[in-house]
Amino acid sequence: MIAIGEAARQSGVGIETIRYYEREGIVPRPARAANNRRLYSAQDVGRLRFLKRCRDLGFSLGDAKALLDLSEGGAADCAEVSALAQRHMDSVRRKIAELQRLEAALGELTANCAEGSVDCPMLGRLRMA
Amino acid sequence: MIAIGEAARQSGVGIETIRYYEREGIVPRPARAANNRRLYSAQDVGRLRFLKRCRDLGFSLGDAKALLDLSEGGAADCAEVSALAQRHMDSVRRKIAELQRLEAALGELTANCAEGSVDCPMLGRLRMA
DNA sequence: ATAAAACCTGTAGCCACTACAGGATCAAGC
DNA sequence: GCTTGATCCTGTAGTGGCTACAGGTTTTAT
Repeated sequence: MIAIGEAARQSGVGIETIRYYEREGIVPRPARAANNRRLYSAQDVGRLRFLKRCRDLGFSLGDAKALLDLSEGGAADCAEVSALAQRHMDSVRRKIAELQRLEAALGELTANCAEGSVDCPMLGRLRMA
Repeated sequence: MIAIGEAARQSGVGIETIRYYEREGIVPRPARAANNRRLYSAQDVGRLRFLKRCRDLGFSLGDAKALLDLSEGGAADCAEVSALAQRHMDSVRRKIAELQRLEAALGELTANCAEGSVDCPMLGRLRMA
């Protein structure tokens, strides 16, 4: 059993974030030492690492918790997992498309905006009626 | 001079958002009618539309305000504008790259996760030590 | 003995809105 | 004149997912 700082180091999840996950019920309350300090088992650290990986993959905290629950709940229902992953993949693709649209629009807007023209063409176009 | 609802319609900025911009000092306080209702001029609406366009291009509200100030401040300093736009473009490109990395990682993770396997391979990999 | 590090609880701040609650006023139809 | 519904007002709280204190206790190292 290790203290919260060591659990943070081993899982990659920040100390304050671990306490936040506990408050929010994302992870179960850990054991406590006689001095009231939190004590984490290897399983606790595993959960935190799992959550970190989900967050790094861009899953919402809610989805991350759902995946963790699926992972812990005996029958790892692959269909449910891949449906969740598929929805997330779709949203990632939509975001990419949206950002590429933005990139193109920004490129167009700044195209003539290189030299020290007195009336900036980008501002002009943003002002257009 | 028009009421806030009409200003919202003409600019595309929501009513609550307009009041929020006013509270935050993004736009100047508009005129008021005798009954204390806000009254917007064509210039006010133009400002809101300008801000809407900046936000739609993904600029932060702070950057949008900076662009608006540059636009209003006589000498439209093109260099400053394009520096701001360039920084934003860079951040958009970084976000695209990051999301494409995510997309690839998600694809790999769910590759073997199609059939009703008892032990979901995606969860397995998320659990890996 | 003392200093620094680590821990505790609880609260507030970040961004850019959005959604109320609870009230005042206005416009249109009868 | 009266009712109904739309619009407006102020002020506050909630969203996601942390992050950063403040102000305290305890542990660890010198």
